[in-house]
Amino acid sequence: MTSIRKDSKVSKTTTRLGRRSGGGVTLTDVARQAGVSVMTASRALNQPHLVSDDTRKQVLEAVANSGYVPNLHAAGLRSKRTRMIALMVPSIASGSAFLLAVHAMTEILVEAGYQVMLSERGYDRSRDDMVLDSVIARRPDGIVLTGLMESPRARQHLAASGIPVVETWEMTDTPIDMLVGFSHYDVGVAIARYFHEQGRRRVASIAATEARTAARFHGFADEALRLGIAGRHLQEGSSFVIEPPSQLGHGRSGLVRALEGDPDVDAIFSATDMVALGTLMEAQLRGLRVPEDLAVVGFGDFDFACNVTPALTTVRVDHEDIGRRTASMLINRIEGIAPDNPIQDVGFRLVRRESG
Amino acid sequence: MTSIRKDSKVSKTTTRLGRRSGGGVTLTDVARQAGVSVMTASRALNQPHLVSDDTRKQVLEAVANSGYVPNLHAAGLRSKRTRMIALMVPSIASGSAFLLAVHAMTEILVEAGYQVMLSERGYDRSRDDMVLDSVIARRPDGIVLTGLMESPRARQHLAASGIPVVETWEMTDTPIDMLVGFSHYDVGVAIARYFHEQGRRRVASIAATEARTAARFHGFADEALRLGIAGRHLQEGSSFVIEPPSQLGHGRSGLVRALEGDPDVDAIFSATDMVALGTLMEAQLRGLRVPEDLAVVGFGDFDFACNVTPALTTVRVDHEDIGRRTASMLINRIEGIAPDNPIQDVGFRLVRRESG
DNA sequence: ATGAAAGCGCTAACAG
DNA sequence: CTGTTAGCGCTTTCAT
Repeated sequence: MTSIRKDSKVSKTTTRLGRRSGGGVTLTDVARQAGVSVMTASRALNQPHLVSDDTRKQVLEAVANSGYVPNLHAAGLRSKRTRMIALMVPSIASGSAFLLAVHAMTEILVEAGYQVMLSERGYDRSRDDMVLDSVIARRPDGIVLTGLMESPRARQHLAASGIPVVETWEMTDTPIDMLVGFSHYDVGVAIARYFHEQGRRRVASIAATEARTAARFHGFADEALRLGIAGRHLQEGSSFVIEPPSQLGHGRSGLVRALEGDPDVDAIFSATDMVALGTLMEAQLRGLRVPEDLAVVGFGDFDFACNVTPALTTVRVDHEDIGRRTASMLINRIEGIAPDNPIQDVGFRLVRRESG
Repeated sequence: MTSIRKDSKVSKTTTRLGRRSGGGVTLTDVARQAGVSVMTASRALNQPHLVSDDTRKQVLEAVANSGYVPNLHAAGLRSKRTRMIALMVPSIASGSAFLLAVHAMTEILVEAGYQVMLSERGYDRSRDDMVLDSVIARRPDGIVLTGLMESPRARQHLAASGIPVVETWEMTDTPIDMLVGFSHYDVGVAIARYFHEQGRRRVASIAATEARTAARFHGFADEALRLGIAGRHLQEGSSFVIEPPSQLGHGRSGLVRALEGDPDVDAIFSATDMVALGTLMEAQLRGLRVPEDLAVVGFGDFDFACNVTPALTTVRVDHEDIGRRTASMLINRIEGIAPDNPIQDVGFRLVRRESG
């Protein structure tokens, strides 16, 4: 039987196009070359301690000679473990804070023997169902979501799939499974209080439609109103709403519009550090002194925040911490260990520099 | 037989842990619910025109009711088509130009029914072999590399796998398979000539160790020397070399160092737009007028380039074009259509704004 | 320490 | 238009 199959394969292979010909090195080929059974070859690669030194050497040699690369689809199909973690991010095109967390997480997961598969989730929530199904179709061992998943159908599919899920970068009492995040609303509140303490009396914000940025804005607006330091725009319930991704240009145009309706604004909370940088530049060009005339605070503590002048006051989230906690929760859960606390709040920190 | 298998599966399922229980909806379950054979169910989903309207309706209903999500490992194993394209990028953590191309490409590929799998290749070339093998292990239908692949072993595995490959963002006569890119060396040459035309006479560069940035630097240095406009640093063969990722801070420190050794420098070619922005800010803080006293040119035409003051003169590469060409070459090749020209040069364009 | 048999969930190929 | 049979490449399970 074995020889028949082998022959038929060889003849098929050689009659095919050149490009596709080499793709067919299987574990069976390796095993034959090494003079052992397929099962032994498999063990030599995945549970090396279970085979004799001699056998292992033979197999590894055959692997090297043949250029064998395992087919993880076959392995995953049979073993139900794909050693793959799916990471869903809103977008990779913008330099957003969560990309740093992704980077940290990737290192840990790769270390632990998992491969990460990044998917762009987009900013269009209506596509969540489709995108998620295409992820589940690959049967990852775990899924990390940037943001919450609110679509009922998506939540149901996720739960039904039995795949461990970590939602990140936000806070809720009702995660699908596990959560590592913080409250964006609270960030906004904290900035409003900070401005108040600093003696600012007419504050404004450059917000965005993206859910997390909007949450920060709402916290900021609510608290500013409560403290009586809301500028005209905040009082009227309006802000300068921008579409993601947030760019430097939005910071400039946002400040222009803020000053138009309310020339005495003395503090701006910008959607992200990139937007804040634009605000900073526009202020300087208009001869406003920062922070004396105008305080500018951003969000994210991007790489450049400490390298601009005046250095940017901002909100820092420990991305490495998010990455680390997410990775370890996931790995534990995959190995059957329930997390001590499935909802983890990593908090945030106001980094006071020079701009406000 | 069918009913026996069904029974055993049901009993197994119900005795398992809750979390894993729902994951097991298979096409067999759907077929049974719809009262058709598995094959017909498969056709109803993948080749709907081959089944009757009635059957299709039955199957789709069963899919919706059961929450079935196909297992693409099984499909790929059998059909040899995974409908997955692997994209290897150096890093996602830095706002680099190629991320914009990735975004454009993703849209086209998703449109065409492919899923993209992003892998971080890192800046450490010695890991190429391992990273590549882990990609091949997933048997993508196509691979897109950001940059060239120079490791002999990796090239061999890639060729042997028979997977169509497009190398991007660089130029060479010897691609593994297909190539969509441009010459970074030529970019450097073009900037040197541009500075020369503008009457600049002591030029310098803030370079980086990353291969493509280094290539731009070499083109720039060679041509500047030839034209006799090289500042002292370039004449001495030195530059201000930074490690990736290139940051704003490097632009500031780079200019400081450039002026220290050669106070009369009148033009700087920076590694990326982010670095150029730093150069710009440092120049302004030192009271240097840009572009009168100092010309600053970047690379990448990042989103903010046209929104800073003075607006940044830079080099633009049409990322959408790269994305589009790469995607279509790949899709064609997968469908058996050989590209008219496997090496495509997309060129670049100097975008003249205000900074130089 | 090693091997043989069975089967993961799906689709190619062929038959009706 | 629909069904049957076989098997993708690997690992689980059981036997030796």
